[in-house]
Amino acid sequence: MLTGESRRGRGGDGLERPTGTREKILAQSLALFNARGLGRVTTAEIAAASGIREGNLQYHFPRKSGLVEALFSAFEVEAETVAGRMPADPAAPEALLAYQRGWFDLIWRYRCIYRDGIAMVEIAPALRPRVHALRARTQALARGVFEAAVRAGRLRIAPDALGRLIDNAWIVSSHWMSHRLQGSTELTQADLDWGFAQVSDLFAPYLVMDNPD
Amino acid sequence: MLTGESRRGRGGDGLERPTGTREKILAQSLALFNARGLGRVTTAEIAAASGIREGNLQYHFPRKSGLVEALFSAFEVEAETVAGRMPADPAAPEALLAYQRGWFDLIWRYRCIYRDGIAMVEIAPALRPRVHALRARTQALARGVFEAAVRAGRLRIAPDALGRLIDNAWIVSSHWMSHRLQGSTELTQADLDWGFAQVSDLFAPYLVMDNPD
DNA sequence: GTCTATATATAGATAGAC
DNA sequence: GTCTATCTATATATAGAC
Repeated sequence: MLTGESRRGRGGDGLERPTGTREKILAQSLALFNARGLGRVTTAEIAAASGIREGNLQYHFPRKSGLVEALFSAFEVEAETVAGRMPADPAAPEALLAYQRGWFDLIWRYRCIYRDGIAMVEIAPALRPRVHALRARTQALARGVFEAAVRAGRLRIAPDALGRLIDNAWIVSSHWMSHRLQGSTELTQADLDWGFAQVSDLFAPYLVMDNPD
Repeated sequence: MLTGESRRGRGGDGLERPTGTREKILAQSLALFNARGLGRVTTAEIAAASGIREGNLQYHFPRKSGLVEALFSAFEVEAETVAGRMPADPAAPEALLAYQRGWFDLIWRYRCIYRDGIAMVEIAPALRPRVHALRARTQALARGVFEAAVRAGRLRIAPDALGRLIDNAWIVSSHWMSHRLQGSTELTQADLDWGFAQVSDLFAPYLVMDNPD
């Protein structure tokens, strides 16, 4: 249980289907943060969107950083699930694309974490080591998936080059939003598709198109 | 001449060898912004570092955004020079590496622009269209350099794939800092080398190693 | 658990004396 | 051109009544 937050009897991350005030706050926060960025949403707005007063928001989340930490905790759980989802058939042409799609869906739902560069760790510095650790764990899981694709003959790449490719895919996956937001003020489905195509393109030179069987 | 700033008789961007108060302010601001990020440096600190009082800083730059805009203007001029520097021999193995090095040196000197994602355009919204336009101009210039490398037989890539490759190189070049800053609080030379290697790796699959002659 | 009302902190902008 | 002093805005945190 996180420090500085009220404890509740029931579990769940409370982001889908809000069942109480705390859950409602988290759901509304995520929506506002996704739309405008972590640094451009005030606690007053979150309270208003949640249908409560600021004092009550303070009761549930004494600090804005605690709110961000709670959202990150929910993301953390989902990220590890998505990263560890090994394709049934790593040789299938659509396997890696489906894996990437899983990541993009998750990132899109929690895009507030990614849209403003390092804003999250500046608002909630306690998250810095957790961000680092989560990246290490999920990248290791992703590497396992790509190595399976190499063994299945679907991907042709040397082990050290694979490490750099994964790092580049990580950077583009995580920062295409910032890149697009420098020119406009909001993200659309078209931006999402653009980002997906950019990441796909990173893998293109290493994909083996002909089935090796 | 930018609005909202004092006018001076002499020219120059005033970033190297400060010759007056305005130049000193700009040089100190760039150093502080590079070290800690645009959003984590106050006007009070800038005034102190420049050896003047806050009121005097207000005289030269009535708004913090004006300060950021002035720094961006200096960057803008240099960026266009660096992007347009066509290698003497586009077929030479070191030509593209030298071109990339030119960009990295520039980005490193103005790293405050890149280290915090979209922080700059949030502090100075007037820069949004200029960032967009500068990117379009410099990417077009870069494309010209890469197309010369293709014609020289140094790079083997289809025209549409080249566009996506340049976009990916742009994202990695611009955001490897944010990526590294999520785990630590400051950037080192080792980070710079890491970023350079990551971008180089993007081009590796398309490089023709054997001289076609 | 929720509210009202108030306090604190910080940054940035302003007015005017010198 | 530089200073002192003040002001406003915003955001976040606290105390205590209900």
